[in-house]
Amino acid sequence: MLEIQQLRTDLENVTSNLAKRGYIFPSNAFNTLEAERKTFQTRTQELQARRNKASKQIGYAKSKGEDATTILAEVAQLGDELKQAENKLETIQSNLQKILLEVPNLPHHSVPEGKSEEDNQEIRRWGEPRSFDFDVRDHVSIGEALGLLDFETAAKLSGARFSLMKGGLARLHRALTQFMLDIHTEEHGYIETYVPYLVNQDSLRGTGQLPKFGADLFAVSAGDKHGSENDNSPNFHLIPTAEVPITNMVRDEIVPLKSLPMKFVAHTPCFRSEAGSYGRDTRGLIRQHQFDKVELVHIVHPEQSYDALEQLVGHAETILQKLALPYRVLTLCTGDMGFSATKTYDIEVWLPAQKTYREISSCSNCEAFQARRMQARFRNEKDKPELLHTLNGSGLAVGRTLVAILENYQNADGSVSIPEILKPYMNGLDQLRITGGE
RNA sequence: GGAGAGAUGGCCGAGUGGUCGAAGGCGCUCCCCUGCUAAGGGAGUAUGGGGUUUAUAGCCUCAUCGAGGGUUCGAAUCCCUCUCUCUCCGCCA
Repeated sequence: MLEIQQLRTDLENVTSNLAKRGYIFPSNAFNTLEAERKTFQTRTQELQARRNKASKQIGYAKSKGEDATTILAEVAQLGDELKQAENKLETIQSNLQKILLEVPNLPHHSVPEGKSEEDNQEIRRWGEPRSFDFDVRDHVSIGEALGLLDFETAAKLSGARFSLMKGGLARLHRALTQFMLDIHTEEHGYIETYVPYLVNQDSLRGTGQLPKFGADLFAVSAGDKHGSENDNSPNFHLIPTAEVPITNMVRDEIVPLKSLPMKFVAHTPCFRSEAGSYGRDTRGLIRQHQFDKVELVHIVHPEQSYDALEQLVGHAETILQKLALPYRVLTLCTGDMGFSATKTYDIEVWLPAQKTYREISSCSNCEAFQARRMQARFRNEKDKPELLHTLNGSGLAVGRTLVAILENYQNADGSVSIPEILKPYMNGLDQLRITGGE
């Protein structure tokens, strides 16, 4: 959420900055509502002040045993007028709020302007893509040939965009999450957390998924409620990312200055309905309704947030370096950034079968955008509450990392080597082989 | 799932219709006293809005005692709904 003050005083600038990311701010509607808001707020408050004063007089008179009928009659007439003004004001405020909640964050000045992913800016590459002396296969054929990856059964169990892993592959998946958690907690100073996978609407509003992106989520309600006639709105949503529960830990909190920066990591499954992406990545593990991710969240002093963003990307990169997977880092352009971000770095890992880099991590600074929605604050140097800055990034998407390993570590005989650093997590296993496929 | 108790400022806690945005204590800040420490004395100490203003100052004002609604001229206090916490029983990994 943007600061409403900023919209009042600097509307033109805000509008043009939002336009850079392809968002047309409804200035006319906003201005009209603002003007109305001002009149009705003033009127309401005047009436309230009169009522409060009169009521106090009544109380005073009664305590002295005096007669208060004159004042009573006077104040009784205020009632209707006040109620009307209050109702009108409430409607206006909620309409304003509706507009505000749907406005994306303003891009940072260092973000390149652009319309789509074509305009993202590559800022560095790491690692040499390996050259193969045989025909590379994609992770689906590799996994299926090994007998360890089974989309058919997954479809029977749940439908499209679900996966089933077995044996060494399932273990490799688990090994990856353990490995990532270990690095982030032991080398990067994150606090490991275990968080709810079902969250309430306040949390989703806090991080920006609601009200605008409800269609991308899975809603869950308890027991029989589903079929019953009173169609209550759902109690819970499945988390689309651990960013939601972790960041919302500080919702409605005022944390002490000395507790900053806060750095949390969590491994969770993520659930996304992937509405609106029907044609894309239908094959394989790339785009699933359920996938695992190790998520990093920073909650920091506003002056530190851009430093924190660089650290955050670095932490995600470390994982790929330790796995010896080639990647590149991009600054997303204004048109390709997510709703809550002022600046985002994407990390893309090399996938030899597609001969291209594919997104494996996204690291964003949200500045105070989420904090304002959440009322997440700290006590600043002057002991006054001030909004925090929040950042989040994948460190990394586990399924996509698994894809990258299968493809980059594949061998001519169909086996897949285990990256050196993961061997301790694999009980010494050094290859996934066809015979080893249980 | 059943029965009961509760939710008040940074914390503890008083307050059951009227000068209550809220006693008292603790904590914290500043000042005084003090050789140091301890003790003592004094003052201050919630948040979010709106209006006015060049203004982060000041002034005026509104809202907030778990959340939302209601009764009333007036609600922390009465009524309804919800959420959460605790205790006991049941069930459960």
